[in-house]
This record gives sequence, C-alpha cells and structure tokens, in this order.
Amino acid sequence: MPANRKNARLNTSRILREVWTGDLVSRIDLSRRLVLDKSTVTLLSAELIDRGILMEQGSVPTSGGGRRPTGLGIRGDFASVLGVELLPNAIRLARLDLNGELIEETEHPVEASKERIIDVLAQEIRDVLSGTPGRFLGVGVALSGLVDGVRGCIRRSGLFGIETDLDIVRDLRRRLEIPVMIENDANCCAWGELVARRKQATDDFLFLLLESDYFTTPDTDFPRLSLGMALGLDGRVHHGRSSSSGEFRSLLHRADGDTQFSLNLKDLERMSTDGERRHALFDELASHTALLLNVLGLDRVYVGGDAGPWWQELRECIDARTRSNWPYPGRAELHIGQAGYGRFAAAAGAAAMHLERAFAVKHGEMFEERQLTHGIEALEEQV
Amino acid sequence: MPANRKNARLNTSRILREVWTGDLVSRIDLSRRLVLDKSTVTLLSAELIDRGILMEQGSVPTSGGGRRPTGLGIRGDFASVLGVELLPNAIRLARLDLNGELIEETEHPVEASKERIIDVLAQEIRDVLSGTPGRFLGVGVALSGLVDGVRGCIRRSGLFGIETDLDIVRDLRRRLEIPVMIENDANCCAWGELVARRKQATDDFLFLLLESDYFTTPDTDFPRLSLGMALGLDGRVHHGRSSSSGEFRSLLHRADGDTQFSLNLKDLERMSTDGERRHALFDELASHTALLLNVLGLDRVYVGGDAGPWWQELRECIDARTRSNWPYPGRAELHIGQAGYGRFAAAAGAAAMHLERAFAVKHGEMFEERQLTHGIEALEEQV
DNA sequence: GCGATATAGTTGAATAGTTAAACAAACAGT
DNA sequence: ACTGTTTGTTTAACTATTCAACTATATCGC
Repeated sequence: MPANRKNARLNTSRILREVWTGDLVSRIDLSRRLVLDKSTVTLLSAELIDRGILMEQGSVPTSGGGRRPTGLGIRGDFASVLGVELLPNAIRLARLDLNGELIEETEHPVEASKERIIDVLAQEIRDVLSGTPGRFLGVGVALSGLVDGVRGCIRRSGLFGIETDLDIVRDLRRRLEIPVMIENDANCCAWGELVARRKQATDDFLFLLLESDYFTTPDTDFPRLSLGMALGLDGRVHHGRSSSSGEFRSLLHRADGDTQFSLNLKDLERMSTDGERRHALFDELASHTALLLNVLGLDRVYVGGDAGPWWQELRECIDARTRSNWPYPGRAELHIGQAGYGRFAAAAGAAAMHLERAFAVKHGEMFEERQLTHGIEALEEQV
Repeated sequence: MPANRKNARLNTSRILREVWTGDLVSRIDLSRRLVLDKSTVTLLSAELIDRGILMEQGSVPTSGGGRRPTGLGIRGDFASVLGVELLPNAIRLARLDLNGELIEETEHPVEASKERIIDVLAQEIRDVLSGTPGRFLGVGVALSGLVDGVRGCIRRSGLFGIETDLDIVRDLRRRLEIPVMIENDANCCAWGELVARRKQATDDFLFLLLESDYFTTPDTDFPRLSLGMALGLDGRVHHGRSSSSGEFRSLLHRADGDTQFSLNLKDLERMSTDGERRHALFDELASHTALLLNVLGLDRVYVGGDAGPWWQELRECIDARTRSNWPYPGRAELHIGQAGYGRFAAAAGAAAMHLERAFAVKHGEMFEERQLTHGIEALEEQV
C-alpha cells in the first residue's frame, strides 16, 4: 500500500461516521470535531462527493455573520442493506438505505423448520436481491435463541428446536456471495434503536423484547410468552462471553417451572382476562427490569414485540418499580418508549447492524482484507 | 501544530498501549498487530526509548530460525501514580508504577468528617508527593457512595453523610496542581482488575465490593454490610447515566428495610454465629449476582472488601445459583476470584484508573489541551 | 565449521496525506 | 460601499509512513 494511504482512510472513515451520526454537519464542524484542518476536510469530502457517497445539502444555521456553511449528508441511495427476521413459520424482511430509512418492508408465511432454515433464508434473500437494483451492503439475520454473532452460528433455540451449533453464516455467505451477519433478535432490536436514534445523544438503554409464538399457535388465548433482553451500552450492543447475553430467567423461577417466570404456562394462558395474574407477571418483569436499570445506571428502556394492548400497563409497572428500588431519594427521570422500527424492529435492526459496522471508524488493525469487505470501500466496484 | 505531528502521536500512543497491554512484545509483533511497517515501529520506538519511557528487555522466543526479536517493555520507573481510598476514619494509600506494580502502600486512621474531606485528602496526598522523588502521573481518589467521575463530584454518600453535590476534584486539582480523578470505590476496584489482568485476555466481569463499616464501629460483632457492584465491560468500567451504576438494592427489599437486602440490620449483627441466617443473606446476594451474570452473559466475578472468612461459602453460593438460573442445560465455566490488589483494591484501583487513561489510544478528538494533561506527554517537562 | 535459509531490525530515498498561509466567497451590520 | 467575520479553497511546504535494500542474528543440514 503506497505510503500514507492508511491515514487518509482513517480520516475518511472518521468523516463518514461523523456525518452519518451528526445532524447537518458542515466542513468546519468536521474540522473542529475531528481536529483536522479545514483544507483536509475539503479534500477528503470532495473525494467522497465525487464517489457519490456524500452530498451537499441544505445550509447550517450560521453562527454570527459570515459565509453560511454548507451542510453535508450521506447519500442514502448509494446502497441499501437487507434485514431478515425469521420465525418458525413466517418471515419479515426490511430494507434500509444508508441513512437507516426503512424503504421496503414485507412479511409473509414460510415453513422454516430446523432443517430448512438455511434453504428458506437463501431463497427469500435471493428473491429480494435479484428484484432490487443498486448496490447491497449486506444482509443481517435476526432470530430467537442463543446466537453467536461473532462465529456466525446458532447455538440453541427453543422456537426452532435447535440444540447443537448450526453454522449458518458460512453457508449463506457462500451461497449468496454477499456479507452476512446473524444475531439474536433482541440484540438486533437494540442495534436498530442505536441506529434510529444515532443523531440524538447516545444514552445507554435496556431493550425488552416480548415474543409470543403467535405464528405457531395463533389459536390460544394468550400465547406462550418469552422475554429477550438486550443492552445498548456506549453506542454499541453488549455481547457477553460468546454472545450469550440477554438470557433471562426470573429470580422467583421454580425448578419445575416451564416459563422464564414464576408463573406456569397454564397460568399465562388466561392472561388477557385475568387482570390480577397479568399484573403479577408484569410486576415480576418490572422488578427485574428495575434491578438491572439501577445496577447498570440506565435511564432508558425500549419495549418491542407483542406487548400490544398492555403496553401502558407494563410501562407504569416498570416506572413504579424502578423508583421504589432506587436506594436514594428522587430517582432521576426515566424514559420508557416503544421500539423505533415498530413491528419490523428485529428485521430492520438486523440491517442496521450492518450499517453500524459500515460506518465504524476504521482503526489501523481493521485494515485487513477480510474486514474490508464490510465497508463502503468494497461497494464501489459493484455496478 | 507543525504539519503532520498528530498522526505520529496516534501511532505512538498505539504502540505504547500495545506494549503496556501485551506481554513481551517485539517490534515485529507491533508492526503486525498495528499494521504498521517495521521501519515505522523502529523509528517510533527508538524515540520512546530516547525519552526514557520504553526499554529493551529480554528476548522473545523465536519462531523458527532467524534473528531473535528483542522484547520491548514500559519503564515502570518513568513515573508513578497515587491512589487513595478514603473511609470515614481511615485512609489507604497505594502507589503504582507505570506497569501497575504496587510499589508502596500505607494505611492509617484519620478523621474525615463530611466537612474535612477535602482538607484531609489534600494534606495526605501532599505528604506522599513531597516525600517521593520522580514524576507523578496523577492522583485517583476512591470512596463509597454515588460519585460522578466525569464531573468530579460526590453526589451522595451514606458513610460520609453527604446529601448534596460536593465538588471535590476542582478544589483538589487547584490545591495540588496535579491531575486528580475521583470514582466510586467499587468502580475503582474494577479498574484495578482491568489493569492487573490487562496482559491476559480481557473478559468482561462483575465486581462485588463488600464493605463493612469496620472503622466506624469496630466493636459490633458483624458490622453493617453494604454491597457495591461494578462492571468491567469491553476493557472499560461501565458508567451509567451520570456515573450512577452499581447501586444495588435487593428485589426482596421491603419498604421499611434498613439494609440493601431483605434482612434487617439487627439480623445482620448475628451473622458470624447464625449460620442459617448468613446463608440466607449469601443466597440472596448470589441469586441477584446470578441474574446479572446470565443477563449480561458474563463468566467472571471478582469479590473484594471484607468477605474475609466467608469467602469460600459465598463463592459456592454464587456458583450454584448461577448454574440453576441458566435456562439452557450446561452453563459454561464460571470463574469466581478475589480482588487482585487484595486489601488495597480500591486505592490501587483508583491509581490504575489513571494508568488506563494515560495508556489510552489518543484518537483525533482527544488532542485538546485539557485532555493532554492526562498523558505521558505532559510528564516530560517535569524533573 | 560453513553455507543455506529464515526472521528481526535498520537505513535512506520516494511518496503522499496533512498542514499553514494566503486567498476567495458569502454573509451581517453600519 | 466599507468593515468585520466566518466558511471554504488553493498552493507550497512539511513530515510521517512506506518500500526496498541492507545488516544482524538465529536455526538447520551437511
């Protein structure tokens, strides 16, 4: 690699991230925030505009008199990312542009038994890819269970009946010839929140994903409920040891219990009518949430999935429990909101995960060839 | 700043961190890990050796035939850091060299009432500083309570009876004319673990600090017990919103309770003799620990403070509860250990916090003057 | 012992990214 | 129109980094 090229790439990626993250930044903003000279920013941003990734847009409000700064923005249409949420007999697809805008969403039934997971995914993804013009950054896959995103495999999954490691990314990447990432659905949702709210201040948060097996047993009154947790910390989604974070089981769980909570399955079935029992469940969930929020010092919670009609009830439970669990007088303000991408939170989040990686600052050690495939760089050769 | 100097500083700081973090690295190791040319490493490391920060030491085992690589190491004696743990009527001081080695430790009684905290700290620190030759990187202060490390103030503290914000760093920095940092004691312990174990693989962990008010009431059988939690995630200590993480209160806590647990103070007093009640307490602590470990996907716990004679009992409790709380069969291995710096965990950790910052990779945005005071750079003008 | 081979580290010239400085552009107030 | 101010561009100079050639030092086989 000729001479000093790496530094240019580093600063280029820093500029890209700053523009992607910030809201209507000008060249002078960039030069101040990144501690680069104005001329350097001019040069590098001109290059990015030439390449079609950046564009001038709008005008930033001037600070006092003087020439009005011109805003810079990512050209969302430069490329898009596909996100997929796979359920046992349904699939949700979401396509995002580079700015994280949802530009396409579909949902339809499929038969995705344990053995057919890879075939179904490959087929569905290929359908979208072949029917869509333009560059593709990659595909993200979200599903319920214990997923090792780094190794790209599903380790365990109750919903799909998976009990041994299933190497999914390797196969998909070979068949689709496009970067593939996989993650737990709750973690994907957290990525989605991070990307959707990236232009505001990045605060840490807890994401609660309430999944019901609606698609497998649509006839029961209150379908089997499972809770996945994810953490957005320091602008990134927390992965524990071998991506095993988010596995929740209540403190009050009994050895013979068949749910994650103290209540049993048959108790849960009458949830929609039995208000007292529902409140007990929500309270159990809320007190655990409160513990996590206070120990981790968080003040944001997002709820996604099938909370549906009981959203407000759950919200009040969490708020009350978090305040009563706080050891000092006067708990700071608590924000409890719903998932940004709504129903497509997991699918869009899986796509967002790719965006986040593409707009990461590429520090020295990242410049190896394997890593480069996940970036804007690799795209330019395409169409 | 002349031309391209910033980039050199970036790579210099990357080299420093790699040497500090890694164990017996050679120039060729550095060039491979940081993706820099051999010659660049030669140049920059020569400069660092000239400046007295780096030194050649030992020889790295050769891989096959060829010239034996020469190891590089940080000169620990280039400077030292002071850490202080303040208790209501005692103080512990620990001095570390640049390699994090404990080179001095003292402990003695003081009267540190709420009003005298700053005076006591300033006096004690000045005593050590004036009696010790060589450069000082800075001073770290650890104490129990809700501490905002970023703003440098104590927000709340039960032990010291502090109920309004106390701006401590500003005053100390002015009086001592040396960089000062303050943190919650449990968080300091976590910094200590990160630094002490930095040469091994960095795994996330939970730190449990069991504090008794031994110094205030040495006559009671089982002194008042308080539990502080801290998290080491991704090589850094997790701070929540305004550094409020680590505040623990049991799920079973009752509104009229006077401890963090479901047991009351008078129950705790008979702990040392009443085995059954002690086990109930440990079990309560352990089940909460288990929840955190599993949700966060952690497999390491360190215990510090006054666990003393019951260390093994507590350890077994945590291990058992974590396994039974894990929702899948066969929980991965769990490591439960004691604090690396032992009795001086908080004090040494407060010092380690400074080291960690000094050896951080200085990315562009960090180069402002205020930040520069916390680095090796600023030291060279001294003596 | 002596090449053959392989790896680690050094030196010097070429390269290219960054910067400072001067300049042009665009705006507000008087 | 004049002044002052801020943003953005151009150009020449600087210097960090790299490449290529070289030296130093090890193992291995004979």
